[in-house]
Amino acid sequence: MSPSLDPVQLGAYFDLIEVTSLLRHAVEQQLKEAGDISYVQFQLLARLGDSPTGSHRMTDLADGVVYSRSGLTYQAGLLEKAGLVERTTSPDDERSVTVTITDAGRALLAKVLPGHVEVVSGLLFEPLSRDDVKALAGLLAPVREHMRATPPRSAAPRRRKG
Amino acid sequence: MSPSLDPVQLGAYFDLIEVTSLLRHAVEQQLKEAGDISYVQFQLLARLGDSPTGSHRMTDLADGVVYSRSGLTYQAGLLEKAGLVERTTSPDDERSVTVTITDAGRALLAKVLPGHVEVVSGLLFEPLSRDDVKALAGLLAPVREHMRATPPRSAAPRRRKG
DNA sequence: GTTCTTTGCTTCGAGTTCGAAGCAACTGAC
DNA sequence: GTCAGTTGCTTCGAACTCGAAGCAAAGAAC
Repeated sequence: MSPSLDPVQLGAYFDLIEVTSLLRHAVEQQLKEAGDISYVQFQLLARLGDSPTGSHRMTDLADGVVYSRSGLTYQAGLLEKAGLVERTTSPDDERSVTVTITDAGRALLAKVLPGHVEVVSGLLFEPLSRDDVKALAGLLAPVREHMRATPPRSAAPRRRKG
Repeated sequence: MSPSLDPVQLGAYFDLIEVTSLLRHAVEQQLKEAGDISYVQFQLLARLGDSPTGSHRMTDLADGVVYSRSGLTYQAGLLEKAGLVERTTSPDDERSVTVTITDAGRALLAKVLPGHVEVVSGLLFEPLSRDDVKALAGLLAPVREHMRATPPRSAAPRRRKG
């Protein structure tokens, strides 16, 4: 393995970090103005709204948005207090908490979404042709899969029982 | 303007967010283990190390890593306390603070870099061919340029009314 | 020169984030 | 059944982040 990334890799890496940072900042700004919610909260509502049932388990939500469990507990508490979400313990597993989006949550999502789309379109997709976007998606999808499949490095230094 | 992004755009957008989130978490983990520094601190040291003079102004650093000014003051303080960086006021502009990486800073950077490269290679570039990386870089570069050029929406500087 | 405005950085307070520790519910081995 | 281990979520403490407010130096207008 090389001790360094080649210049093309380095450029891609840096641009990736910078592009998402800038995009995230812009989106956060818009979400705050349009609906007074953070990016995390928006992501959570969006995931819930996308679900056929309008609900998810806490853990699945946390994994979905790449977020810590304790952080999710905190944010879910805020969303619940704001009436955008409801938390109920699952009947089949008393430990599990199901989070469900409320009508108010859906309304806020609907209110905020157009501006969100506008920002993403204007910043991320403006300089990209239709084919460019297709190519980008085609490149990122396998990377995403690979990352999802790769276990966290330090999480499994344990041997199987032997 | 469309009320929604088309499916391909949506996929590219989601994958972009998820990929960088996962990558960032992995990198943060590695940096903490290898040198007990955060990602922001690493980015700062890397930028300083890359500079021909080994130094930058505070503002340029903050802009470079897409970070708030106050946050940078805090991190620069930590880095200085750890002896990885020095802060000096510029002679030509008394307001300006120049941050310079120390030998200890360079040493830490050198110590941490190989593992960092390994994580990025293994997670981000593993599923991508050489041409893929070239294509990715070619797609992201113009987006980065566009974002840099596009002024924050609604961040109009306070002007005199009129 | 004086005054108004902008720029560069820091301080402050409020809110957010994480990991570790804690607790209750499920699972498996016996 | 019991007991150990795992899982799902929350609580806690410490650290980080941001924007607003503050201050001093630099620049512009006159």
